[in-house]
Formats: sequence, C-alpha cells, structure tokens
Amino acid sequence: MHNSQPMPIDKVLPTLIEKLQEDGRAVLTAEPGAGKTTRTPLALLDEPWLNGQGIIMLEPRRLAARAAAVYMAQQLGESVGETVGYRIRTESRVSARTRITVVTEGILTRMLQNDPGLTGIGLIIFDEFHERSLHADLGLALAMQSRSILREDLRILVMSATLDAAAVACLLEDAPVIECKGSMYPVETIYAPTRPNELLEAAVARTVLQALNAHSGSLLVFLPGAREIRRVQSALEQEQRVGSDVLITPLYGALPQEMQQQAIAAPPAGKRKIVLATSIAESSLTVAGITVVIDSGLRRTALFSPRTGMSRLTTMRAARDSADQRRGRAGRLAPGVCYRLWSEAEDRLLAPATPPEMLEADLTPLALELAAWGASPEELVWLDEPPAAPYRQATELLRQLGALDAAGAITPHGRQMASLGLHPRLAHMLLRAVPLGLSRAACRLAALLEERDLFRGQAAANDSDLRTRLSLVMAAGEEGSPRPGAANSADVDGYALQRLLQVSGQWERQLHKIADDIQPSNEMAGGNTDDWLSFCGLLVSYAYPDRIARRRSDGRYLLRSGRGAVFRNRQLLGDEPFVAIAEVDDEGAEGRILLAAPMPEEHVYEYYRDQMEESAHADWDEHTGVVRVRRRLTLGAILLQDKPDPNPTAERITEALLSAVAEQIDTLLPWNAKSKQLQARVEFLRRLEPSWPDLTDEALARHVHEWLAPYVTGMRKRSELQSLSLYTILENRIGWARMQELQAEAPTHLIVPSGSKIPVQYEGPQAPYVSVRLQEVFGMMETPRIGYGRIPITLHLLSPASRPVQVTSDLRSFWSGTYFEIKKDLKGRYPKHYWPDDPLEATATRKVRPNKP
DNA sequence: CTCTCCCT
Repeated sequence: MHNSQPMPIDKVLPTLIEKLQEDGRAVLTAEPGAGKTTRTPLALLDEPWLNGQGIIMLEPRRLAARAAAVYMAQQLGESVGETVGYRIRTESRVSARTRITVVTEGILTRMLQNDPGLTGIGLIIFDEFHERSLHADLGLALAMQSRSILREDLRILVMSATLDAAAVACLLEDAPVIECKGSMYPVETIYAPTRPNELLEAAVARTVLQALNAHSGSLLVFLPGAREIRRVQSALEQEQRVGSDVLITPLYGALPQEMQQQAIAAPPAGKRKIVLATSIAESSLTVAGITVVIDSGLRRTALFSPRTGMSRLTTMRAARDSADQRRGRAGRLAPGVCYRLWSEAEDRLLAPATPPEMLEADLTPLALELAAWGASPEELVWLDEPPAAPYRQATELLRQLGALDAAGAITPHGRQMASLGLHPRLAHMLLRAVPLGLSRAACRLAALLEERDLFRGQAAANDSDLRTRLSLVMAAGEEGSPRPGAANSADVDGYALQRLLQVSGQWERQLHKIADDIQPSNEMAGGNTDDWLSFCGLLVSYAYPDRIARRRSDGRYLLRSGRGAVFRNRQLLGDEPFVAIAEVDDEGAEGRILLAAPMPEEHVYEYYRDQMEESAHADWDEHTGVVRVRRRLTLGAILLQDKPDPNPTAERITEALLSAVAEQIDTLLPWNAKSKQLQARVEFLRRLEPSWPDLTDEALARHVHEWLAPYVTGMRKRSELQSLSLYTILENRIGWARMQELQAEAPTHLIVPSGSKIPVQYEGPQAPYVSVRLQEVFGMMETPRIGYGRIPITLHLLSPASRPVQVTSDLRSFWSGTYFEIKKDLKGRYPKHYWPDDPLEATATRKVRPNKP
C-alpha cells in the first residue's frame, strides 16, 4: 500500500492488526529503529473495524509529534493537515478530513476531559509509553475507564521500547504482546570508573581525551546538568588539550535554540565534535555523527518532598534503562563504543528502570484532573498508583486554592482552573487577577514562572527580584513583538522573551473567554491597573499562598509554612518586611530564595485577613502566678502581632490558660502516679483497639479546648491549675462505660495468690508487667492475661529481699524448669524462707513461711 | 556560586 523500503516493523504488522481486531487492545514492544511510530498508524488506517473513525497517537514531545505527522503525510503524498494532522499546545494542524491526529500529552487529557466518549475516535496509540510520564499514565487510566463504561469499541495500543510489557499487558486486561526487533549496530561497552579522589569533571575530561585518541568520529558526553557541562568544557579548553580540529558544543534545554541546532548538526568538513549534553540527548534529539558515547551515569531530577510541599533538584544515579538508552546513541549509523564511568561491579547494582514520574513528581495537576474527571485514584487502573502522601498534599493545596470543596469535589473555580491548562497554582493566580484588573500582568507573570528563565548566565543568578523580569516583559509587550536576538540587554534571551509573550497572549484570550462568566466585563481589562509593580507580590502569593514570608530580625525569612529561607543575594530584596516567594531551592535546613517579589504590608492584611488567626496566650506574672493575656495574630507560622491585652475578657483568659497548658501539659497540670497510670492504661488498650480515645500528651495538648475547658473557666492563677483533680477529669473524658471496660481489660492491680494487690506497670518496653516476690505467686499456674485476653502480664519475680530473680511471661514453663535451678541458690541465701518442691501445690505467702493451716 | 526534563 504505502511506499518506501521495508522496515523491521512490517513483519509484525499483520499479527498486530489481527490482535487489535480481536482483542481491542495490544502492547507492541519495538527496539529503536524499527519504524513503529511512522508505520503503525498508516497501516491501521483502512481497517474495517475503525469504521472510518479517527486515530489519535500520543507523543511525549512536541518536536516528535510534529515530525511524525509531517513524515506520515509525506508518505501519503499529502501535506500536514489533510489525512494526517497534529495538535500541540501552540499549534493545531487538523481539518475535517484528518483521520490520524498526533497529539502531545496535555492535549489528550483535554480531549478526554471535554468528551470522555471520544466521539469519532476508534483507536488511541500511546507511543514511547516506557517514559512513563504523568500525563501518559493518566491518559491511559482515563482511556481505560472510558472504554469500560462508555466506549466498548474504543481500541487501545500501547507502544514502548523495552519496558516490562507484561505489567502493561496485565493492566490492559491481559492484552496480547507483540515484539519487534530493531535495526541497531552493536556498541562495545567499556567500564572506565572514576579514580579514587578524582572529581567527576576531571574523570570525564580524561576519558574524553582517551576516547578522542582511540576512535574516530564524534563524541557524545552525558552529564547531569549545565554546571558540570561548563566545568568539563573549561577543563578541556583551558589547557588546550584538544586539537583545533575538535569542536566542543554544549547541549541542554535552557540553551538558546540556535546553539542547540549547532550541537545537533553534523560537524563541518574535516572536524570532529564533542557534544556535552544533559539527558535531553537521551531520546528527544538525535545528534548527528556520533560513534562514541561517554556516560557519567548521573541524572538530575526534581523530587517532590511531601515534607516541604516543594520539589527539589537532586543529582542521582541514572538507572540501567537510561544507561542503555544513552549507550544506544552510539550505534545509530555504525558500530560504536560506550565508556561508562563506573565499574562492572557497580553496574550490577543499578536500578533496572528510572522511576515513573508518578512516584517522584508534584501531583497537584494530576489531582485536579482526577477531580474534574470525577473519579478518585482507587476507581482507575494504574501501573503505579498515585502515592498516598503526595496525593493528600496535592488535594490539600487544591482545597486551599478553592479548587476542591470540603468533601473533595471540584468547585466551579476548580473547573475554570482545569480548563486553563496550566499548573493549578498559576491558573488560580490568573483567575484571581481578573477582578483586580491585572489579568495581562498575571498572564505574563505566569509565563515567567512557568517557562524557562528569561535571563541567562550571571544575570539570572544575581537578580532574585521578580519585578525586574516582569517590567522587562511588560515593556517588551508594549513595544510590540521584539525582534528575536535583539533584546534590550545582552543577558536577555530574545527568543525566550518572544515565546513568553506569545504564550501569555494565548492565556489572556482564554482567560477573557471564561472570565466573562464570573466578572462584569467592565472590570475586565488587559491592564487597566498600571499598578502591577506593587501588586506583583500579591499575584505571586495567589499562586504560592504557602510561601508568603516575613523578614526576621536577622534578615532571614520565615515562610507561612514554617520553613526558613534566605535570599542568596541580600542586596536587592533582603530588607522587605514581607515577600511572596515564587522559587526557593530547598536543599538543607534552610531554603535559598531564587525568585520573589515584595508584598506591601497592606496587601497582607487586606487580602489574607480571612486566613489569619487570632489567639490569646498566657504570660505569667512571676510573683503572683496570675495569668496576663497576650493577643497574637498569625498567618500560618508567621507571627504578625503579639501584644498585651490590657482588659482581657473571661473567655480570653481561659483561652490563654488553655494554650499555656497545651504547650506545657506536663508541668502545668498536677500529674500524679495514678493519673499517669490511667494515661498509660488507655494507651495500652488503644494500641490493641484503635477506638479507644487518644490520651497521649500530644493528643491532650491538641484537644485542650474539648476536655479541659469546662474545668478552668474562671481560673486566673497557675496555682489554681494545680488544684484540679486531673484523674477525675480524665475519667470523665473516657466515660463511664469505657471506664468499666478499662477496669476489666487494663486493671490497676493484679491480685496474686498471697492476697497482695500488686500495681500493674503500663510504661516501659516490657509493659505490662508486675514486680512481685516469688513466694507470693506459689500456686499460680497460668500467666495472667489482660487486654482482651491477648497480652500476658510479664512477671518480674523478686527474691525475699526484692532483688530481681527472674523475668517471665510463661509461668507454666518457669515452674516446671527454671524454678528448680534457682531454688537451690535462693535456699542458700534465704535458708529460713519457704522453698517448696512442688510450688504449684504450695501456699503463697507474704512472710518468711506460710501460716500453718 | 549557578536549574534536570517535559507538557495543557
């Protein structure tokens, strides 16, 4: 049918077509160079089961989506937008005739959200699924649910490199797996580990020189990031260690496009190239003429930390799948060589696969999509389920942004956020900017925060004031489109500026469309407020309400979330009393503020008043012990005001007392052995039966208002707290019925055969236990059990002089064994005492010998 | 003293 020379994929296409027809879903694994991306959709186009419906193919990158569509259109002798088209964020090339649409990931999600039944689509193909991006996982989960509820005839094909196909097949309800070999040249692997005490960059430079002598052709070097790339480049250049016939080109995402092109292109005639790249060269770009790969074995990744709610850049070992992918880059055109800067022993310890994004990334966008879809994670199928802690954090943030209601359902505001198609934080900021008349500034600010940094080099590092960047963008926007490359300053990336204005313009139009529904149109304006400079901080705070920060006396900042942070360059913003932080690098105990804007104090009070908390705190008069009240105003961890209350009401006095107790529950309340034991007894049972109330110090402190408030009304002094009957109060907290149960299942005392009441200890690693003299338990056959009969009481058996003799939780075996061993010794030391030969028949005693009956 | 990659 379609022309051009045969490719490996052709051999398996008939089987694939058959399986798709029969089973409606399939997994195709193909090695690089098999031709799966461009051949498969065209081969399926005329199948009768498609019924004339369309095919959607998902590609993880715009570049790849466009290229695949162009190539397929060429194969049909057409241009893009006829039978084959594509849709990416910035462009759409489809028509009424289009049957195959290649889309990028966000687009597929939007298509499913807008029409869960995917009307007119007969097949979805997930290409490069092994990359396991968040959106591809989500897309597959949504498509599978659509198939099971709405569209039984919707066919699904998952294509991937190697990946463990069995797991995906299982997820697709036992879909058939079809395998296809590729056409790769062999690549020799050389393990060349870093020497002891040798810096990574030095080892890389050394290996580069070695490889340069040993082989011909160009070199591709994989490094974790831009910093390492610059260092290796200067190490190679400084001492002129490479000849003039060798060209060194860096390659990473933040580089201007023309420099990327230069790195990808074949070297000029008579020259060789050393390309120093990040993982960008691993799959999305093909670098021409590479025969040697040198792999540092590292990758840099944004890990989401549930502890801080922020993502943090971390350098870590690349996994085996990634290392193999990098090595494969040397075998595209001819047999090649790959140097690995680690040993064969280390190689065996590599993780088999790069963790899917689901397990490492910020899940806020995912949580919003699921809420819009109307399903919780448990209702969908996943290769890896969204992990619980980050997911919970994500839904909490969405609630704070007003996207979810208290029950976790999506709100109208949340739907508008989802339809905007940017990170929920930024979407929220855009919607909140509308009533302020700041939508244009907000769109540009969002683009600044989302896209790659506008400044390059030193300038980016030095200026952490967001207003500088925003002013630049606003000015450029007013002048009309700037000429690329001819920016006002040498440090500004003209291309980036142009892209930024284009993207933000798109959002602005979208925002106008939906904002008309919520706001009277006369309030809408592109920028009727020229006051955006002073509102910059407020806008940032809408996106990052958890990162409003206040300056402390030492010049460091305290975030609302409780974290500390400091400006890396204090000269610019370090004196502002309040800032809203857009980016903070969160390594170590204290974050470094990379990007922020000052927030006028009036804005904090005006726009966050409803989120502030007012509370009363105790400040004791040291002489009289009488409470004095201080009133505090806080926004999260930030203390805004703290001043004495000259005329406190009775309620405020009580509140102050309670908050003092909550902070010092151990010292302000009159604890004694009995009440401490009560606390421990309840905790003992709570571990067995979670329905018991939590009476630990922490829980009591948290809930002082519930259990203590009624008893302290009217009190004013510290000494009055000491007069409370704490045991009775706790008893009331537990309740009558449960107190009866407590008496039975966690008794205060154990009555032993001698008649003694021995207190049961509920604290310590061996709890519950009793310490009792051995002679008092003669005749006790079984170890007593408490806690619903589940827990034996450990017996600390003592000599007549109360010295420890034996610890046991199994009396029966003690009497029949160990007793006889220690009896001899005891008899020697306490000859007057009673040491019977049959302890189970003997009479227990508190004295030296039992009374004669 | 410096930020991986990608996408709506």
